[in-house]
Amino acid sequence: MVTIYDVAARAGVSATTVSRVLNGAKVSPESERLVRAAAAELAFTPNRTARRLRGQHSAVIGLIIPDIENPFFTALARGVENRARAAGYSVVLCNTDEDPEREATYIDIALAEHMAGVILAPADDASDVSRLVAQRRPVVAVDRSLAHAEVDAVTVDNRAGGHSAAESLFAAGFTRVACITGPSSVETAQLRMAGWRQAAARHTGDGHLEDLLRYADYRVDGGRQAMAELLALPEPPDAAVVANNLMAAGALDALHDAGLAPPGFGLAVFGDLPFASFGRRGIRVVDVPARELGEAAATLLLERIGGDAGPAKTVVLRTREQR
Amino acid sequence: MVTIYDVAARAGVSATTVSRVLNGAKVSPESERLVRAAAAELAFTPNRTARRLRGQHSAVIGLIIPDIENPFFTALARGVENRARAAGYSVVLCNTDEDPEREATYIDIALAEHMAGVILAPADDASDVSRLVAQRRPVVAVDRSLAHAEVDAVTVDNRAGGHSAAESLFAAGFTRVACITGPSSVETAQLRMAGWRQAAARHTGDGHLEDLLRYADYRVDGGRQAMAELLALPEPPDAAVVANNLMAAGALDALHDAGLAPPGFGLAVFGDLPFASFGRRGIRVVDVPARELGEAAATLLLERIGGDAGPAKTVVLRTREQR
DNA sequence: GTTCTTGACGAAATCGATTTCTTGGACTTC
DNA sequence: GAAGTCCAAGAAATCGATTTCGTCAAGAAC
Repeated sequence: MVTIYDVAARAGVSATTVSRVLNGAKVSPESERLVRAAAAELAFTPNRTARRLRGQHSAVIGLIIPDIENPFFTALARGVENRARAAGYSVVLCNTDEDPEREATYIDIALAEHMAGVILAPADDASDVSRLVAQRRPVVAVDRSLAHAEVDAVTVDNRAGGHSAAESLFAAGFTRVACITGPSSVETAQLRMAGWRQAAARHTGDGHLEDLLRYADYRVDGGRQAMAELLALPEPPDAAVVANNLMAAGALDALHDAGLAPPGFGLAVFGDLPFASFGRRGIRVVDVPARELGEAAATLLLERIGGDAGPAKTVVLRTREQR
Repeated sequence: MVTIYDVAARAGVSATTVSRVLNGAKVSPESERLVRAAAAELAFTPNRTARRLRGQHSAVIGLIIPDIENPFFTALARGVENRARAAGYSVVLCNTDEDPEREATYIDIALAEHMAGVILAPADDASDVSRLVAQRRPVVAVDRSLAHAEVDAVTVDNRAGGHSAAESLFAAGFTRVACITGPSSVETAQLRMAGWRQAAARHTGDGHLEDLLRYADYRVDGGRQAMAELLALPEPPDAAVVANNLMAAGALDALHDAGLAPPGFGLAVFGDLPFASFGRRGIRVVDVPARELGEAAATLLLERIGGDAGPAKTVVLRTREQR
């Protein structure tokens, strides 16, 4: 490993001078030339570990997400990365598999690694960011907000999205519009469902609303099973609002098994599948702007890293309905 | 920030003793009790930066991939992560967008960050890992091997996969089997195509083979366009081998636009789309075991990190044809 | 009773870069 | 020409953990 001292020796100057050249401080042209030549010959790269230890800051931001195989989160990661890279930061991606314990581990790592800040897509409402907050380490929650903590958040207007999804199905002539939402402990699931409930209550009355509501787990199998149950009802639905992309993939399977498919059976989904576009298959898509969520979260975090100490903000992005 | 010295002071011992407790060296039970109590009270987390600077090793492995939004690579990442986590390592994911310059930047970062090793899915044949090799930093290439460097690699038997994909289409009665493969500078693209060519030559003769071959870019749009071109031929194909999942999504679009679809039009694809399974849509899937690739690469890398200095190995995994 | 072993534990060096703090010399200024 | 001002650049402290080396005391061996 070639160090700053090797470069200094080769250039015939002190390590201090080398450091100055590297960091753009004032140095005589001659010294600068010598140092640059020596550094190039030795292919010197400053040791980031040492630099970080000394400087106490890191130019790395941690991004903690529940499921790296969900296209929604990869698009979000892409957004974070774009913005962070432009500001000279690297992004470290941490995948928790929706496991609160792994989430806690990664938060500890972020602290111990002296990362400049953390963007967290919380596994559930109980996510504990208190240690980060206590250390004044900037944190931004994305997609879901954190009930218990005073931290910045970026979310979408889930309730409005759920409402307009249901309304557009009713407008298209469907009469029994069901809802498959996520775990009741998850904020987005509650809000999307609430939007649906409001529209459904208006069109069909409160009567049998509960029959048409299913809580699942935001995963493919959960969606498949929930749709199968709905189809097995004495009075099955003719359409459904599904609260995320993975459950929609499962629901489509279940529909297929029953000989049904959109657009004959109405389906409106939160979030698309990029390479197998729901939109192309006669499904209404509530566009959750994942990349923009990531970009907004990164922007907010970078402001905090830059020293912004104002009160916690929440940024709400709009959903758009495609088709 | 609470340091080891704070803990030492609180426990009434030296920093040395605290370090020993943390790392499981021999200490009297009484000291150990005091230290643990103090550490708990102060919520002490050892500073990884300092630890790494001293220890020269990092318990972080870098995973550099060309496209984080491609499910193939996220599945691969999952495999790497599983294996690495089990061995106590964290994984840092770096996304290059197929840009050799970004790849080079991330390789520099891996060096400067003292990562324990790097797993690289090379953007193209020219990927330059010489600096890693020169520093004796362990590297494993995954998915594609590196022509110019003596490094470990994990790949699949692309040629055999391409061959069996084409054969199974001929066996199903298709007679004009085309091929849409990736960039000619990419090894996997060449091999998959070569497998197809061998089978196609046997069944239809060498005559018009080139008409039925298209090089695209491994992306959705490339697949769409290539398929559109094939369908516009005077004698269009009745089936095709497509060399990756994204191009297959595009090819499906083009087929759809022409009023065609599997299984009427024969399609065999390298790699599935997890949430919109090709398998369910009458498409033959050559299963590229992405997760297993990741696991194998991580295993190899961990062996190298552990000190294995043997000659470079290449592990070849088998593809399986589904359905 | 003296020497040797053993074990616990602290002082200090170390990792590599950055950041004071100094120093020494060139250049002004009166 | 003496005093003051500047500026480049080196010496040394610093970040926080680990590790080497040395010390001290208790117990063992003869």
